[in-house]
Order: sequence, then structure tokens, then C-alpha cells
Amino acid sequence: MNYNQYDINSIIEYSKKLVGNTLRDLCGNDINTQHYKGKGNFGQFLEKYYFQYEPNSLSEPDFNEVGLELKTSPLKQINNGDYRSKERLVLNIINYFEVVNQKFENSSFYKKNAHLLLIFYLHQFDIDVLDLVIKIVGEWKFAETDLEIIKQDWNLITNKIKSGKAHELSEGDTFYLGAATKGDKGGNLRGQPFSKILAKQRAYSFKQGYLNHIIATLNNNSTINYGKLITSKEQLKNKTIQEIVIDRFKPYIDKTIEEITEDFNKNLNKNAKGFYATLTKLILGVSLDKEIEEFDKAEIKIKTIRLKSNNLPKEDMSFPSFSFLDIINEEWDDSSFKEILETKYLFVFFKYDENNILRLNKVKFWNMKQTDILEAKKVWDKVKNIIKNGEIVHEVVDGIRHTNFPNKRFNRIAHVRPHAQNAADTFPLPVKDKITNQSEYTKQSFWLNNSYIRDIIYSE
DNA sequence: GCATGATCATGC
DNA sequence: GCATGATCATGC
Repeated sequence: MNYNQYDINSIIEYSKKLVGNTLRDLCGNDINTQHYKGKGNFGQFLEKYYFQYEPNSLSEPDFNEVGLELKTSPLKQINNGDYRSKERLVLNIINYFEVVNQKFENSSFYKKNAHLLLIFYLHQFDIDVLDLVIKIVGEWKFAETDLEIIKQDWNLITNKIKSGKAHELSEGDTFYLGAATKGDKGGNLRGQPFSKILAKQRAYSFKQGYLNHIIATLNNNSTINYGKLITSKEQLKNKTIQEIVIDRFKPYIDKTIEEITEDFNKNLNKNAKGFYATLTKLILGVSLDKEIEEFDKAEIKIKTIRLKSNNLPKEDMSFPSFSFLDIINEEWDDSSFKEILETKYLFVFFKYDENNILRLNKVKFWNMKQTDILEAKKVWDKVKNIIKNGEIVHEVVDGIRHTNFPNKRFNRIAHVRPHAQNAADTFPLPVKDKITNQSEYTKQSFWLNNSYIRDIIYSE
């Protein structure tokens, strides 16, 4: 072996030699002579041929002698050249029966993952895993405040299992540490200790946002300017991060927009569309030129909503437009719409009072529950079929195209409608539309129905 | 007053 | 010039 398994520095040093290389560069000869079939998993090859131990699924860390766990993960490169995580990082499986008897400090999660050796390679479509280039290698221990938030996440997951709700776990439940489904296509059901309902097999995972934070830290090239909400772990002693955020809004509840902006002594353009988002940042105490670090790491999205006096949001809620070409090739489990639905949101509600003046009304964290996600899936299924069959347009009246896309009556939760610069702002279609004979169509997005937001999100 | 098609404002 | 969050406009 080319490293000393009892000496952590020796392992790290040996790992760093991977940077800039591929598996074929470093151990191609070994692999070629050992029944290599051209397929396989990057992590397993790395363990077997570079570190020369057999991949295992033990509950101990991979380098058990020094308590170091090896993890590999793919990167993607964004336009400015920075690296981002391609996906979440899946860690050990959650054993529903064992975890309910554990404390965080002696949990299987913490025992295995307290100290990580992370190896990131640049993902490339259709390239042999042996030829993928390793870009970033480094060890990772959790910063104090991160660990405290991860502990809160772990407790939330554990408590849900303790209340017999393992089948209701969702990635959106938590901040940095998620409970990601693992195994084939939603199958792989398991028993749970406090309910007879079978639950999906799930594993602990780091949210993509948290991985991006790790990547930027290891790579030492973060171009993002961050402001923190939590500066010491003492803040998290008696309150969850959610409670801390909600508390910051409390002094401003029922205040008008003018009253709030006066407090901050800022001259804001009230007509700017980002006005409410700006106001939110001010209230949270994050300067306007900075991103909220904890929200980025937890992939939390802020949505501001204006309510009419009857609590109905003035508008439905839009999401980024989707690609017609992509959606017909997606499976539900890796679809962009499912990702949207599994996201955690901070909703900031402003409401018109009896004099038609907007006042801050309510703030809440929210993520969609599993049963609703499945109900919203029907919208996605229908959209996919319509595009596949070239049946977007139903009829054209006075030059206005009426579509077959699922409308508000079709589904309680979501619908599909245009989301573009204008009607001429289009995406290509995989199949020509039968009525218009066009091979492109105005960009569309999924929208959450305002009635759903009122009934579920606002009132609960 | 709602549903649906369409578009705006900002920041990168 | 586009992605994104948000809002407008019109017909029923």
C-alpha cells in the first residue's frame, strides 16, 4: 500500500495526489487486468484500485483506524468557471429501528461522518468513469454552528420516526442534513418502529447547497459574498434556526411597508419587483449586497406573497420555466419539478388591511408534505404526455393559443402557464405541435395555485 | 372576481 | 440577453 492506514496525514497526502488526474492515469493498468467491463461506480473503483481496500457497507468509517470516512461526489462547472456540486451527497442509510434509541453524539450518522475525506471529480456525460478528472480533494470537519444545525436536523428526523411518521419524511424538512430517498424508483419500502405503515428507505444526505459551501471552502475560491444569520453556536442552544429567523420578523408584524422601511432608514424603490425580497433581507439583518449564508447552504428559497383581505394570495406562485426537451426525458424522481416541490421555503406574507394598506402579516417556513407532492405529480405527468404527443395547443381564437396544459381546475395544488418575456420567448419542442405546426413554444412554468397557498400554507 | 395568457424589472 | 421573481391584462 502507498499510504499508512494508521496515519491520517499519510492518507490525506496520498489522496491529494489525485488532483488533476484520472483513475486511468493513476491505476489504469491494475484495473484493465482485473475484469474491467467499462462500467461501474467511481467511488468503488477509487476505493478498490487507488486506496486498495474492498468497498464495504459497514457502519464504521472507511479508514476506521483514524476515523476517516471517504466520500466521492461529482462536480459541474458553471459559466464563470466555478465548481458546484452536481447533486446531493448521500451518506449512510437511516436505520429506523436503531436511530430511535440513539443520541446524536453516539449516532451511526455522527460516528461514521464526523470526519470526512472528500474527493470531487468533474462529471461529464457519457465519459468512462476512469477518465473523469479529479478536481478537489480535502478533509472536512463541521464548523461549530454547522454541527449544531446538523444536530437539530438529525433530531427532527429522529423525532419524526419516533412519532411513527417515517413515511412522511421529506428532504425539505431540514436545513443541511436531509433524509434522501435511496434505492430504486420509490420502491424499496421498509418497516418502521412506531407505525405499521411502510416507509421509503432513506439515507442521510447533505443538501446540494451545503456541499457547495464545502466545495467553495476546500477550493478557497468562493466568489459569493455572504452574510450570516447565526454567528455563534450559543444562539442555537435554546432555539432552532427556524425560530431564530421567525423571531427577527416579530417586531415588524402588522407594520406597514412605510413603517418598516423607515426603521431601516433606507430609500427603497417600492415599485421594484424585488422590493419585498429586499425588505426581507433588511429584517433578517443581512446587508443587501450579500447572500444569506445559512439559506444558501440549506437551499432555502424566500418567497414574498401579497394577500388580499380574505387571505387569498393576489397571484399564483411561479417557478423557473422548464425545458420541453428535458421534461420528456426525465423520470419523476430526478425531475426538476419534484426538486422544486421538495425545496424548503420561507414565506413572507404581506396582507392588505381594510384601508388597502399592505402590512407584514405572517412569516413561516414551509415544505410540501409527501401526499401533496404525489398529488402535484399528476400535473407533471399530464404535461409530459402533452408535450410528447405534440398536443399543447387546443385551439387558436383571435390569435390567442389556448392550451391543453393542466389548469387550476385540473389539480388542487398546481397548474401550468406561460412564464416568458413575451409570447415570442420560446423553448424548442421535441415534437411539433399538431395544431400550430410549430417546433417551439412560449416558455412555461409550474405554478402553485393561490387557493392552495391560502388553504395549506397560510392557514396551517 | 377569477382563470389564463402575457409581460415586466432586476441582476448577472 | 437571459433567468428569475413577480405582476399585469383581458375575457368570461
